[in-house]
Amino acid sequence: MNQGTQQTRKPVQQRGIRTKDKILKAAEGLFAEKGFHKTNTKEIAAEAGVATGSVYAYFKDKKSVFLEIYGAASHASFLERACRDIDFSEKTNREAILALLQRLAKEHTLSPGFRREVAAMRASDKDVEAIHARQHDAMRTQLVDTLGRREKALRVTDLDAAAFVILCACEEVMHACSTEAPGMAQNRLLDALADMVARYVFR
Amino acid sequence: MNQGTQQTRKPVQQRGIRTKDKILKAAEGLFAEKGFHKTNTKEIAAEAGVATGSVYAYFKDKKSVFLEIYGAASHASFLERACRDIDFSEKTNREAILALLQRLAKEHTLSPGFRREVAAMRASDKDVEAIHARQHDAMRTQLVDTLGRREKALRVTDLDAAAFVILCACEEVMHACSTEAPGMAQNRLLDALADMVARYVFR
Amino acid sequence: MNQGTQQTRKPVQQRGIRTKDKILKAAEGLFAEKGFHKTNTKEIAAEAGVATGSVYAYFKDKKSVFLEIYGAASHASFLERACRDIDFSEKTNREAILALLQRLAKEHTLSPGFRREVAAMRASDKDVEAIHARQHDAMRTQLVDTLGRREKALRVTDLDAAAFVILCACEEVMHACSTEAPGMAQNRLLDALADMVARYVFR
Amino acid sequence: MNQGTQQTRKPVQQRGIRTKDKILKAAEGLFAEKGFHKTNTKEIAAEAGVATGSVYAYFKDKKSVFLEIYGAASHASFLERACRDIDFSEKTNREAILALLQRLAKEHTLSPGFRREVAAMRASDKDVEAIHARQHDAMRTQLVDTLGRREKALRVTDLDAAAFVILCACEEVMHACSTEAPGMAQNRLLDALADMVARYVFR
DNA sequence: GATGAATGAGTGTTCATTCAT
DNA sequence: AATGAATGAACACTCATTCAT
Repeated sequence: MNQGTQQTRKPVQQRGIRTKDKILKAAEGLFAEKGFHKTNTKEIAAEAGVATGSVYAYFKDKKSVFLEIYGAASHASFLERACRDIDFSEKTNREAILALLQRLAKEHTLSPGFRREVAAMRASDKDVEAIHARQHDAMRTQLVDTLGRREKALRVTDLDAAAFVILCACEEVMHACSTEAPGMAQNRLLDALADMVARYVFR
Repeated sequence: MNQGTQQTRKPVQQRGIRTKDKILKAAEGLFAEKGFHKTNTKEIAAEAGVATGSVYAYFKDKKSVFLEIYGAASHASFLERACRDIDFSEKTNREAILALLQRLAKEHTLSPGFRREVAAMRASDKDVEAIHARQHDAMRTQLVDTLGRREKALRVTDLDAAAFVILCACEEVMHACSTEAPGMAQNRLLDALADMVARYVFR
Repeated sequence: MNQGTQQTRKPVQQRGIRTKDKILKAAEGLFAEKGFHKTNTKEIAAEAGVATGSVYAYFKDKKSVFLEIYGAASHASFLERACRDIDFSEKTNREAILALLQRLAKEHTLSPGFRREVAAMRASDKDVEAIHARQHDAMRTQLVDTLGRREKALRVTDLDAAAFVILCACEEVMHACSTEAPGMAQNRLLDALADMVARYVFR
Repeated sequence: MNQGTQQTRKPVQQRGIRTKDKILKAAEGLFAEKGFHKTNTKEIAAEAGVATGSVYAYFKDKKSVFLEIYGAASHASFLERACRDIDFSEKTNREAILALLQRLAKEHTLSPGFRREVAAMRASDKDVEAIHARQHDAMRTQLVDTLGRREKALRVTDLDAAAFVILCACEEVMHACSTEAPGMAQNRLLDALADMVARYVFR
């Protein structure tokens, strides 16, 4: 409301930067573990080892902490790097896809708990939705680009829709892999997913 | 400590049944629209046109309302009916899949907003997770069964993993279809999804 | 408030009388066991085997139920009878006192739990206080009267104050006897009490 | 479930100590005047001149406020001091007793209203009962000890029972003295009480 | 910069009481 | 007369946010 007098602090000193970082780390852990709504600011502060008030020195409110954590995790650039590293030439397409999926599964930056919370908050919060949409678009673009380079091997025609659908499938399966213990080993699921994607996309 | 008579009321009279129903309907709408945490019991009562206390006459607490809505929507039996109605003989496999998906998309009982809320609450609430797990398992079993009947046409070997992965993909795409307006028509996504599934499963 | 239209029902029929009685009995038990504030009208009705509304057919409100139970237990007349039955001539004074005390202890109409609740409500409720005062006065008068008849044997001069103090002591000890299990047998306490009173009052 | 950081605050700073104290004072007054159940937390906070939340910063819940007030008033040590100061040598036994009683009546720390509330809550609340029992025992022990020192002058044999009965009588009479306006002057009652106790205990 | 005590609006829940049937 | 569903004011308690130190 009143933004005239009370601005969020932008840390310049080393100490400030570290404080802000501690808060982010603590919050991410707690959000992931207990969810956004069941985590209160006092806990975040305590976990970070700072005073309650310090949270509000660096963040406008509790949601801003969430937003900053989520926004900072750039999935797109992560996917981009992963795609660039994949060498389609040395393997079959299916093997390349599997390698990519395995890497994604391993290096997922956001904890599964946190991602679930994102899924929920998207529904009721425009800001969260905006960040998600931006990241999702970037990832799709990246995927379209990567697939497009192997044009001759492709079987799909509507590349945009294909990328979208693949992304959906991957997200959800990754999610399931890490969260649930469905009595089904992660590698079985990744194998299946790789099969599905490979058969869908490539000749 | 002492529960006394304070049991949840089980409506037998017509009036009671209608009241409970009004509460469920109102709550589902509000949960879907604003999320569980941003909906308070007063709003639910107001929307249902009853008094605050009436909510607690029929439900132990706010979460119980949520649980009852979610638990009542039997996805598995819905999927079962849809699967039974599908006639593989008259169409290509791909066409049959598409028809199934379209039906699922159209007749989804739970609103997308509500389902998103479920996704979130699973993370922090054991009861929600339990219902979800039960429903997910039932659906997978149903899918494994349906696919298994066309054994000779199948390409996949690990049917359980396949069913799991397919379910994940479908859930997420359906979700995306109804929630986001990604500038991508629903039919494009369903087409893509049908392609992906058909090519994955069948020869 | 509105006494014009909605009067408390005065039962004339047998059925009505029995209903009212069941409510009184149920309420007395619950008040004694759990206290006035921790007992709700639904419980009273349930325990009495009647509908919630019936309580309000016979009593203005919850407090009225309490008041009626308390008011009905006429301690004074009970004490009167006990005093009349005591035969000072056949025993020593001390033995007569003890016999009286034992009878009071045995035939106490109000349960200890209920009496404790009375003690509390007197503080904040004028009506309860009024009933108590009336009963206490009546008992004191009765005691003064009884003692006065043995004038020649008396040692005390201020009979009114003596009766008051004796009554206090008896009430509290009776109370303690029945409630606490102080590792001290009731007969030890009654013996002590009889000694105290006898030595105080009589030569 | 998860307590998190939500511990009761232990005030170390001057400000905190004063705040907690203001709450205790306010609560004691209100509990005494209106009773525990008719006093709500908002009133306590208002009377103390603090915010509702501050009550919960220093106390787990409303009952804890009550318990702390009650527990803090150490009757036993008060009685101990009073007993120690009494000089039996310079007065008759009866005069010493009277002096003791007068002092007790004058310096009673807990207001009569509060004590009455204790009486009620003992019945339904284990914690209140526990504190009361502890204090009562301590007082009885103290009394037994004090009386025991004048062994040769004693008439009673069962000292424990005697102490119990005397304590009961004193409590109730003190109570009556301060609460009721029974048209009977306090000194008349104290005189009577002193007579009763002195004649009972001493030769 | 940092602290943590203080705030107070907001929430879930209870329950005495009413009233349509 | 009796029922029990419905009411809604009231309460205990929480927690995001502010601010004096």
